[in-house]
Amino acid sequence: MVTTEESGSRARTRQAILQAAIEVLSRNPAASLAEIATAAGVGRTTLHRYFAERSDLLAGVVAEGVTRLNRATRRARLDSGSGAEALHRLCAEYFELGDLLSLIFADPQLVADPAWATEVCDDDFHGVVARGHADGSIDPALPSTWLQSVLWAQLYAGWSYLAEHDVSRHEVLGLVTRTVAGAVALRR
Amino acid sequence: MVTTEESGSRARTRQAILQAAIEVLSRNPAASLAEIATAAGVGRTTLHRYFAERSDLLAGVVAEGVTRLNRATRRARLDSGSGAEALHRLCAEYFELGDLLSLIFADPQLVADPAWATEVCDDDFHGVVARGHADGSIDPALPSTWLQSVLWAQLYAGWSYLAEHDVSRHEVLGLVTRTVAGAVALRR
DNA sequence: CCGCAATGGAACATCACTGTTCCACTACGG
DNA sequence: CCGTAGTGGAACAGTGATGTTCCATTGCGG
Repeated sequence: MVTTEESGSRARTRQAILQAAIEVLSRNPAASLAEIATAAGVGRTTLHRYFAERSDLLAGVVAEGVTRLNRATRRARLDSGSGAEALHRLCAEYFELGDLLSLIFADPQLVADPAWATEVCDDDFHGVVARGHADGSIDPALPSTWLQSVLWAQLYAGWSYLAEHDVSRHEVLGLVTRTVAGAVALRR
Repeated sequence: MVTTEESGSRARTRQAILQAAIEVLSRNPAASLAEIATAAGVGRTTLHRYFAERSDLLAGVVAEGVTRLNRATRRARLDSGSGAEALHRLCAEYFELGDLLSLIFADPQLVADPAWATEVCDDDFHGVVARGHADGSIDPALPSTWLQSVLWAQLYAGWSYLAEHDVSRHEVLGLVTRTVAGAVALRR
């Protein structure tokens, strides 16, 4: 660790604020700091103690997002099975990111943050697609960058579908993976 | 017509403002009115003459969006061919909506506008899917509401892909339709 | 040429959000 | 029991967006 450790209390408050920020900003990227503080069950003053300026909070959210995303990618164990199978697992793991998915879509310029480009391991994804192209489980006519767009769009569709319709999380995940699988598969 | 006709000049300015609003808001839903006015090549004062408050402008944008959407739906001639074929044409027509697609995604609460629910003909879409379920061209495991989410998500993916990568409009439309076709098709 | 429609710019009050300071309160360990 | 860390609330000035008013300019038809 380069930075000094925080007390348990501070670390907990910090996480509460980040979590609240993700939830609130995913619904409204222009939300005020007061809204976020309230959602975190914290005074606005306290929020400013942890993140002096709005941009600091946003940077914190990006960092937290990158961390969660990388954890999910690791959990997907992309190096085993066919390309399509790995993609299927990745889909399921990313789906669990929940609000973060909405946030990524609601505020694309957050993803434009330099930290995102440098710390998120896109290469793993492209590797999976290349493997899928080679082993015949992924349509070679669909480039890797396009499939990345498709995957995210589909995940977002699933998450917002979950919010709007009265269906179970599991059921929606089934729809998402089935749809992605169909979109990706080689045509006869 | 219930409302009084406007002079040619006024109608043109009004359209310029609405078009600029769609373009600017699709990139940043929190854009200021000054930005929109500048993009429209119009003074802020003039903008206020056409739309007294911000909410009036947003209502105008929604109305314009509904109009364009309905025109596109009509152009798709949903009543001919198989369900999947009709969906394919709808996809192509909606893709031409361009910025409007981004706007619908960038500001979902705009679509929550009551005018949207009442004036957009969702029934036509559900009819197409039902036909596709019946004629075997659309997987019956995928409900109509879900396919609606999928279609929009895919269109948005295509449009943002176009903005980020150096590919032709036509090429992207090909990717979108191919992907949607695969996602929708019945599994073997 | 006159008058009207349409416009742009300047100036203004208002408002919400922001970032900051200061003070009071609570909890917890020594 | 005392001191400190963590916190919340009130108050404040600065800033930018908003909505309004007023005036000057342009262009076009009668």
